[in-house]
Amino acid sequence: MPETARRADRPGDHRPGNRYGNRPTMKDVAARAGVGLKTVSRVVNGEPGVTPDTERRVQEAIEALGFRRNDSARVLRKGRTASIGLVLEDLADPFYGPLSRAVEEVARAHGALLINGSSAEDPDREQELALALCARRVDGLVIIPAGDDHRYLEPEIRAGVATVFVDRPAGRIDADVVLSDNFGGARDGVAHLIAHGHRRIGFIGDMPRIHTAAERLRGYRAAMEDAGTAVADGWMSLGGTDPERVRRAAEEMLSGPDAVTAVFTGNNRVTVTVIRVLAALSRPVALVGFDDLELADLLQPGVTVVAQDAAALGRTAAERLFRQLDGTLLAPERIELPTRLVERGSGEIPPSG
Amino acid sequence: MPETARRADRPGDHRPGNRYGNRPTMKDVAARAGVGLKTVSRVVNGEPGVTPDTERRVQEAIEALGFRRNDSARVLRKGRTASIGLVLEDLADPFYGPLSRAVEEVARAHGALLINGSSAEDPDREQELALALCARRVDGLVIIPAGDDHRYLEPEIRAGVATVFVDRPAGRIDADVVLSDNFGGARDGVAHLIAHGHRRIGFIGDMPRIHTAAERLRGYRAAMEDAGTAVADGWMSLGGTDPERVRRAAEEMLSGPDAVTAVFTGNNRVTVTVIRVLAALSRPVALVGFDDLELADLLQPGVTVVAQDAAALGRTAAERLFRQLDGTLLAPERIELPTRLVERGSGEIPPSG
DNA sequence: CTGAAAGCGCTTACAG
DNA sequence: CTGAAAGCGCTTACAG
Repeated sequence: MPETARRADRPGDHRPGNRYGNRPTMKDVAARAGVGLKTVSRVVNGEPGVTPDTERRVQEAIEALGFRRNDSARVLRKGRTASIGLVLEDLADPFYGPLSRAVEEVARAHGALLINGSSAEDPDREQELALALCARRVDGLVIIPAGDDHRYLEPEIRAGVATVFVDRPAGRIDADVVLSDNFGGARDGVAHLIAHGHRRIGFIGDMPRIHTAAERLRGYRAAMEDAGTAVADGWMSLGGTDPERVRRAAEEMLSGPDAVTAVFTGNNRVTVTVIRVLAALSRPVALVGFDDLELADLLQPGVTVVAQDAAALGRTAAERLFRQLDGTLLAPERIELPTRLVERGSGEIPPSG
Repeated sequence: MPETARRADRPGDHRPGNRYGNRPTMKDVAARAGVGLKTVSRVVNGEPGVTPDTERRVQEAIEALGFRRNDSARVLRKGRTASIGLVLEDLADPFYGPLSRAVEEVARAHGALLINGSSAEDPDREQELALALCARRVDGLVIIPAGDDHRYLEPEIRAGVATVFVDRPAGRIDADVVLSDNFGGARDGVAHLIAHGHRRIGFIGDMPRIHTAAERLRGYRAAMEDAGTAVADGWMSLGGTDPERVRRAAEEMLSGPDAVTAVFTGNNRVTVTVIRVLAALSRPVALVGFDDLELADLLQPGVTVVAQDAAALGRTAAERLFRQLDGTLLAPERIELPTRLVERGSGEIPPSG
């Protein structure tokens, strides 16, 4: 049995904690096949210049020993790791699933693996993660920023780490960034409500320090201003996306003499909670939400949304990253992807009262 | 300016494609600080036995050069990479988001990074990915299998790669596996429909070669048998989860003289399509689905589901992986996590007709 | 067609 | 407290 033979070949096998569980190396393969190290390297890498007979002997040794090339050593010598890092907010958020998958597909097409981690919306954790990835010498970094100061990446970028920011722009450094048209999308969504007769429209969004939240609020304001509609202070609420906070905000702007007849929600998590609040209400209130939701079309009424294409964001960013690595890229650029208004019913409800 | 100084220090800087973009190494730091290599290593790793003054000089050199330790070299020497791999079916599937995140959190607690990839339900791609991760010398592997033969991992496991299978068992090798109680969950879900008066109940599931699909079908059969109810052939449909296939299957079992009065769906993707089919129907049909869905409670009626805890699956698997790496683990084990029936309305509809 | 030597950037084991 | 030498498992550049 080859396994037994292999164990017997390696007397040190039973030490605990031995490196890589005592894997065979090219040196072991070379010894067993009776050839030089370089010849093994040639066979393993499919390089030309090995006689069929030699190749066969090497292959046999590889199989008998269960050899698998240590890419981590290879990488040290070659300089590129064929891996990229993705720092996002939360892998569990449905918005980031398609984005990650798209980045992964592009990486795969370029023969690279994807290391990813969640910042949990914490700038320190984002930095920690990004720098840990740099220490592993990923070739590039796709970052959905949690913080707003990325000067900590300057030495890394200068050292050659390709970097693209997605969903939110980089802070205080000049870098490639791929965004959705958050301002335009929100403005269109709110204009849609206005077109359906609403004037008292509320906005509930994420924390204002988050770029997307600020941009969407700006879009809301612009649409209201375009329509010549004054905005009451109580109609705008920015803060955490936890259900309690959002619920309170919604209930507040839905009551009193200035109560809104329509709500624009700033992201998927806010939308979900507001749908729950509206479902418990006796009167119909219009709703348009930023971000699409699975099953949104099956609710009564269907949820009208401003959809962004998460997969396209990821794909675009990753492709740009690899163009940086190819050296075919010039100055940093800001790419903005369009959003799409999807009418499903909730946004077409006329004002009540 | 330190940057300029650094560039000037390194005459080869302008070659294209130079390794790691010509990053400074410990050797560079040592030279600049006028100390030995080992002293730099001590400072970088916070080892004791360096005078404050020496330490300061080294730190200054580190900052001036923008040095960051190359963990990829470190790893080669130390033998452990502090990274684990996760092979799943599709990062974009909402079921795997929380699972990935849970694995990531456990990895993080152990100081490890997560490399993950999607098999796209293709056994060859699963193998390719898993072996690529082994070549990178990940310390361990969490695998949601697409294939049913994992003997290809035997040499890797023997070489010390910790391995845990999740969601579906390993094929033809003895390994740790963490599963949901697919059989029991499906049986309970179908029994729930039976308790509400149904006898003609359909089952629509994923491809039968997928373990979870087979187990859930088994649960369906068991519940029907427990109730002494014969199952017509037309009531069971297994196959791809693409909407067209599922729609056809649903429409078929919902028509004709033997038409079912209730449907049990085998996973989240099937459930979503069946909800759409039922919504277009004039008569009420009961539905219980395996896997929970966001917004399921907001539909009319709410969707009754057999929920599994994706995060718990991931967490349990990752914890077991690190126990293997600690060496505190004995024989491979099969862990089964309970499911939970969540009543929301669709599963409590009485039979019609 | 084949292989010995040097080196990637670190850590280990040892000596001063 | 400090550092020179050897080595992790590969690839590169070169010589035969």
